[in-house]
Amino acid sequence: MKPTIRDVAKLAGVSISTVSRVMNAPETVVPEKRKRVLEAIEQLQYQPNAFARGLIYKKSEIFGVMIPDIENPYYAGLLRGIQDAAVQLNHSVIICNTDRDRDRMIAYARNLFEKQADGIIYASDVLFSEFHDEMKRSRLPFVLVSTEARDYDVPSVDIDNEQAAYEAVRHLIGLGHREIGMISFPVGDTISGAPRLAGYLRAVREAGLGHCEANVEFAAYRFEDAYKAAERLFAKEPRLTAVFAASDEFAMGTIMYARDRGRTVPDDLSVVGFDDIRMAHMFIPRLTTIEQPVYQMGVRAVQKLHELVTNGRVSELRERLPHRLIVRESTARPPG
Amino acid sequence: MKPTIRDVAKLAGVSISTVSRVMNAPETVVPEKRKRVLEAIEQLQYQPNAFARGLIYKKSEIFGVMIPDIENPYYAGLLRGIQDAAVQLNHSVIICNTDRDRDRMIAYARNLFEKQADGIIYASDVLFSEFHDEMKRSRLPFVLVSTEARDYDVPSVDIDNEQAAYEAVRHLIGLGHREIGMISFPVGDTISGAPRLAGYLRAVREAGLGHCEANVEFAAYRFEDAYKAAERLFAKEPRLTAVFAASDEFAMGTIMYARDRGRTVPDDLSVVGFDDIRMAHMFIPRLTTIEQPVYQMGVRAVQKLHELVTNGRVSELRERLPHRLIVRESTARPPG
DNA sequence: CGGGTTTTTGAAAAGCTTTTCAGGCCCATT
DNA sequence: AATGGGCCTGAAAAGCTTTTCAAAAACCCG
Repeated sequence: MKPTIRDVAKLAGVSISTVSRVMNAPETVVPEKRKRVLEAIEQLQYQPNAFARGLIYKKSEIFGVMIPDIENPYYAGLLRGIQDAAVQLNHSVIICNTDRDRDRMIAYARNLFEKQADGIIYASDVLFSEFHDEMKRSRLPFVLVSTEARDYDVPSVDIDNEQAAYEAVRHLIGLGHREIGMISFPVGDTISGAPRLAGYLRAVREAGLGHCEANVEFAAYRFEDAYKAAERLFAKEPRLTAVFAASDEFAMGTIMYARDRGRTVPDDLSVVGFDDIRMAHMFIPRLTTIEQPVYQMGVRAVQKLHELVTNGRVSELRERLPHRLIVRESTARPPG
Repeated sequence: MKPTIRDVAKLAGVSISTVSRVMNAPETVVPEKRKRVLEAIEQLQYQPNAFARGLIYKKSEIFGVMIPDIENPYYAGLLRGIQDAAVQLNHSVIICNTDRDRDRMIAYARNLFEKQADGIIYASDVLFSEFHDEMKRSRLPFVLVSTEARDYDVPSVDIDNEQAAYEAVRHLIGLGHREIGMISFPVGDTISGAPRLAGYLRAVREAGLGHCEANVEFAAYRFEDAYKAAERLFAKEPRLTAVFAASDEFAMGTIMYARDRGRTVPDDLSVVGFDDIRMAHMFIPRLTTIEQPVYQMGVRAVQKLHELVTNGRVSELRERLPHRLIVRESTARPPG
């Protein structure tokens, strides 16, 4: 069916070795034969079989990407960077949507291993240790992106979440807010949850707003959870004038709750998000948020993985890219 | 490094044929040997090499997915369905973000062909004929999702875009609107652009609102384009009380423009979107829109592709899944 | 217990490419 | 003119698995 190197050789009247050489080291074959071979290749639309090459090179030029939820715009942005960078390196990316499920994750890892993926990018925010153990067993290279592993020496690309959260809350304090709360990720499971919460705590403490330390509610990862968390937060402390949300989606949930209660943002309540997902500037009001260089993080993650795969080591273990506070419409001075 | 079938055979004290049989037809080997082999496999953590199998079976268990833009939540949703269904079938999906670029698309197709992908899901909305020609040449099976090809006999999964658009506009008319406009996809390039526009035109014509036929502006695919298109639309016809947007993102752009001009939705202006992306119910106001069973469409697309790959044919060439109008907060009776 | 089946097993081939190795040819040098 | 060296080419091996085929083993029955 598909033409093989044998067919090309026959058509060009040379041996298969010569055809192979034309493809991999053209200068070693005399121009006249080279031309004949090239013509045969063109005519038959020949492409070498990836299985056969893989068997020899032991490389698939495939990277796997573990993502908790593609529908989450943050990860979609990351994925775009990853994909573009992979194309640059002539690699393909296999996408694995984990839904933060342990078994799916392990199954994906095994499958990627079997499919001879060259490496894995782990963009998930949870369950790292299980994954780590599985990876150690299969000895498949991998890097972390958008998280870093405290207790393991694993290459990672991330931002300084603690500092970024701190700056977000400073922004609120700078506007004059004194009654601040936070909607946080669940801190036990999540890796980036803890530093963002820590940044919030540091900021309020430092500003002498120790009473705000208790104004924290936890939400799982989605809009609806944030909506409910906001409900709990305001039930606990109705006088809040500002909320720091651990993600833009949380910010949206919070704002939606506020408006369903007849409070408008930013007049009655200021909300700052985190991530600067694409929707952040499409939302009404446009979200004040922390911008992550998410595309660039994806790019760096593949480059790092590539480095790890080819050299067996990586020059900079933990890489932190710059973040930035973007002030838009969802924050203002407190009412009154 | 990685254990091979040879290592397993040696450890279990049998031939490699026996090991192979244990994996593929266990009942043909006596229990005692089978047990020894299984133990050896477990001990060595043996997994058969996908390259070697591929060489024999000529199947990679990989599907490629062509998507214009992963960051577009509509495609992200589709991708989720695709990915889940692929996992069910024990397949992996390689993701190809085309950015609607002709050259990238062709390059992806070639690359997938070379990597021995078993088939391709084309979820893009443009440039179909170029892609089609390339596919014919490589004879790689493929299906369309979220578009259908008028002039070719290609398996596809879609909704009835014309009818859905018609219903969306009917909803507006039913609320009493008489001055309606539309933000449409560019009709020349896009496949689903034309039927949505046609549905709009049919609805307004049928309702005796022929003067609305001219109230159409075209936008490329993003929020910002829609924003500008809305600007042009209102410049042309300031009395509009309702807009039908060809996508939810367009609806958001339109609403954003309106609110930047001090008009509130739905009090001054009704807007209906299309797709029901996840953000549609997170937006303020929550969007009235046409729901597409996007997850299910993704699932059906892989199933269809799988059918095509295994049987060489498909039972139902063009499949149409049901859509549904969801009325939320962005539409109301016209002012006054 | 022997002959004939049936079951189980191992050797070898096939699938496609790259790479190593050796042979053939030509040129240059002595 | 003969020899050495370099360039170019083809044959064959290697990479890992499945499958075919034939041989060996086990079983059954008379």
